[in-house]
Amino acid sequence: MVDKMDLTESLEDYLEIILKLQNENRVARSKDIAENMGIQRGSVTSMLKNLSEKELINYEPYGYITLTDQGKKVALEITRRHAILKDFLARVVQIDPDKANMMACRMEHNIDRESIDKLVRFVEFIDRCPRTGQDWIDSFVRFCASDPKDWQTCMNCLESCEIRHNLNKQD
Amino acid sequence: MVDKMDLTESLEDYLEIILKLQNENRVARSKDIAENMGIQRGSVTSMLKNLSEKELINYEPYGYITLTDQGKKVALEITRRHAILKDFLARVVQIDPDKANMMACRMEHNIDRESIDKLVRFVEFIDRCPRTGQDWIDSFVRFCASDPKDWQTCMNCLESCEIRHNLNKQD
DNA sequence: AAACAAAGTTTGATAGACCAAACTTTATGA
DNA sequence: TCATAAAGTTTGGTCTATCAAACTTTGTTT
Repeated sequence: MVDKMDLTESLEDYLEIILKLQNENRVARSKDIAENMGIQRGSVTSMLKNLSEKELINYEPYGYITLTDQGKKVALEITRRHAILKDFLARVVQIDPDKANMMACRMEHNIDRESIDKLVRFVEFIDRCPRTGQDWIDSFVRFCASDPKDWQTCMNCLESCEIRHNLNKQD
Repeated sequence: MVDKMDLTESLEDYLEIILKLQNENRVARSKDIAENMGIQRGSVTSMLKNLSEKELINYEPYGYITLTDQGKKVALEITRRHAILKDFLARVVQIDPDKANMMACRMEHNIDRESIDKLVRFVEFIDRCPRTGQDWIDSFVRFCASDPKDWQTCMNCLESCEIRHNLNKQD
């Protein structure tokens, strides 16, 4: 009921998935939740009761499931964190998209407001600062692609960057 | 016994702390483990038996505790991941050191080899690429410090960066 | 060496999250 | 409309990680 409820990771996952299903199909159904989480149907029911007691979902036995306003608020917050983390891990750090997604799944429950805000600013800074931006990320991709034993590609990039850098110092 | 044992987060935490205590005092003791994890002494005993069965620690009732070779290998790996993650979160992303530490504690269990390697390369790239490096991180710190309503500091930085950037294009 | 404290262990219990299997309700279709 | 399938629920059980409290072993002090 209060804003600062402390939900378990699992309960937050349920809310996230219910939001997704609700957006896709207007309502969520027990079976789809089970499928999305890769668990048995029976396990879902007790969690639904739990979420219902916390007034995070509207739930009647054998009925459809929707988020309450409060539940939607929490679900949106988790979903936002997930998207930010995944974008950062996959697009910036260049971690494999599926792995980035899995990591985001875990991290989204363990990052506080202040830290996620810092991360948002970090990504924003990389994207907007003229010293970095997409072409800098592209350089990083090349840096990663280069065989560790063959540093030539990387060295070429570093050199051309250094030339630029020195030019800047001279002006 | 096998290399690719799948340990729970909790068991990995125990190994990490035992390594730390072992480095400090040559051996680990039940009481210190309990204190470090903020749990009761009684809870530690059963976990020690568990780790002992998996041949990750040397353990006899009422005796001192040390890591086996295999246990040490795992503990070192977790500790390495922790250090990498913490450095990245605190020094690069500028997340509050205590929070960075807490986040690293959770993430260290959910990041695979390939992804941590990517992260290492990312940090290495930021540190070594002439376009980024410490002064770029310093710019980010100023970017963070500036009052969101007052974008002047940030704009100043962006402008001077853009001037450099344009100079580079001209050459 | 006896007494006491500290460290370690055991026991029984709890909470969260899950499963398998039996069962009930709702929906479908012939 | 009635049988059957699909969806949802209930029940009883498991596993991990924890606690509190009683208990045992080890260590320390006098």
